[in-house]
Amino acid sequence: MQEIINADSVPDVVVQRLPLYVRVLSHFASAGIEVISSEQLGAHLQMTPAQIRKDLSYFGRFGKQGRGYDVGNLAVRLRSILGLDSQWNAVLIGVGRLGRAVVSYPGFEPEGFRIVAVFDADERLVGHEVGSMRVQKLTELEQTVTERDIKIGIVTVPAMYAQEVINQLVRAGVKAILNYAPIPPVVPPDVRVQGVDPVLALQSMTFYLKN
Amino acid sequence: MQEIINADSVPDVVVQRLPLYVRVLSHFASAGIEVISSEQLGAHLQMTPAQIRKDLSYFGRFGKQGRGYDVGNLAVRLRSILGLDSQWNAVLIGVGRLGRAVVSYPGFEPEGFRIVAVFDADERLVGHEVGSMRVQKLTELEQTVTERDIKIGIVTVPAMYAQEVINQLVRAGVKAILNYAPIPPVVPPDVRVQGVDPVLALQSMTFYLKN
DNA sequence: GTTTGTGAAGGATTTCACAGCA
DNA sequence: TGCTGTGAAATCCTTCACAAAC
Repeated sequence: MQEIINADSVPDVVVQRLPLYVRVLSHFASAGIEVISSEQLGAHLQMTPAQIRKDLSYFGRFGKQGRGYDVGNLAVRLRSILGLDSQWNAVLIGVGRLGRAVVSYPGFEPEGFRIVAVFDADERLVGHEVGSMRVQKLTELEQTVTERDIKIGIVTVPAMYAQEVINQLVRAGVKAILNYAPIPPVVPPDVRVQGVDPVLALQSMTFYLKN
Repeated sequence: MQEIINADSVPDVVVQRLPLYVRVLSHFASAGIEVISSEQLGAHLQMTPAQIRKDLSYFGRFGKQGRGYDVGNLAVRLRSILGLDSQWNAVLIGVGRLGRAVVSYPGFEPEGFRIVAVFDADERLVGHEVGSMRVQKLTELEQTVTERDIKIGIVTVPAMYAQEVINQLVRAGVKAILNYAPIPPVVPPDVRVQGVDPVLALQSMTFYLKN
């Protein structure tokens, strides 16, 4: 089942919330709950029922009046909309401490994300094994990305090399980048970036802590 | 220098962007640049100059017409506004694989965040050393948080225990939580939570990848 | 009776555009 | 002249409220 939705007609914020819905639905499904209302979903996610219904309405009509949503069905539909019903291969660049932690993070595989190649600029690391993969030279990046039709790059290099590595990923043809480096990356408009940045997260909370 | 700003009068989105400004300013400062315009800042951050000026205007008037902003001064002022001019101690709960990676992440200390105590519910881990700290029992959480006046908790336990651990942190008096567990946490309104969730980040990007 | 889906209203955020200052 | 600071306008996002469906 291939959903046909014009990405431009859906607000970005809405797309960002969909994975959350999928997650909560999976949670309810595994608890044996078959039907759920926007009210109940909202309680779990600390958001208003209206927002959930409006968000879903961008993609179709999934509920039944007077009843709610079929948990299993809605989860499947949303997964399909997000493209989570197929596997996504990714390359990772930077196999230092952080990179190795990311490679061995067990949360990706069950969700359909697999790191299939790892790279490092450091000659001394090339050829070593990381997570049962051979560390490759950066010069091989473009070929690997093209041959294996890889759309996702994960950046775990030190800040000072991050922008250059991101440029290389973009040149190689990657369209989505998960950036662990503490820099605000610059990319062309057809490439998506999401940052993973615990320090930024802490730094915005201290504003409210300081009294 | 203690900034007096009413947190409620500043939009959340604006507060979330301030750390980004601080980071870019530090970058320019260490490159020896002393004055910068909102135009240049915007180019680096891929945002409009107007937005940067408007954001800053919530906190004061930092620039000089015809010239721009003094890089060093603005950085200091923003750090003070965010409360980044003092050190923040934090507790971490969950010293499994992920927890240990977070404890040894070298990005916190230079920014003034220090993990000063670690906890785990698993009896077998209690007493062991992690990052030169003794792993403590969860029953000691409240006392440690109170005695050391800790406001920040970091959650690195498996999803199924995360909400309960968050409840314990809230009861202990923590006011900001950095949550690495893949669950949408429920907290009272006076407690802030920020999630670190690479899987969610990937899952929203695939929407735009799938064609 | 209950809950969805959705126009319309309301609120929040971003961008515009320009007066005012260096 | 060049760039900030900021009201006003425009845009975007959330919430309301209710007809329609079960």
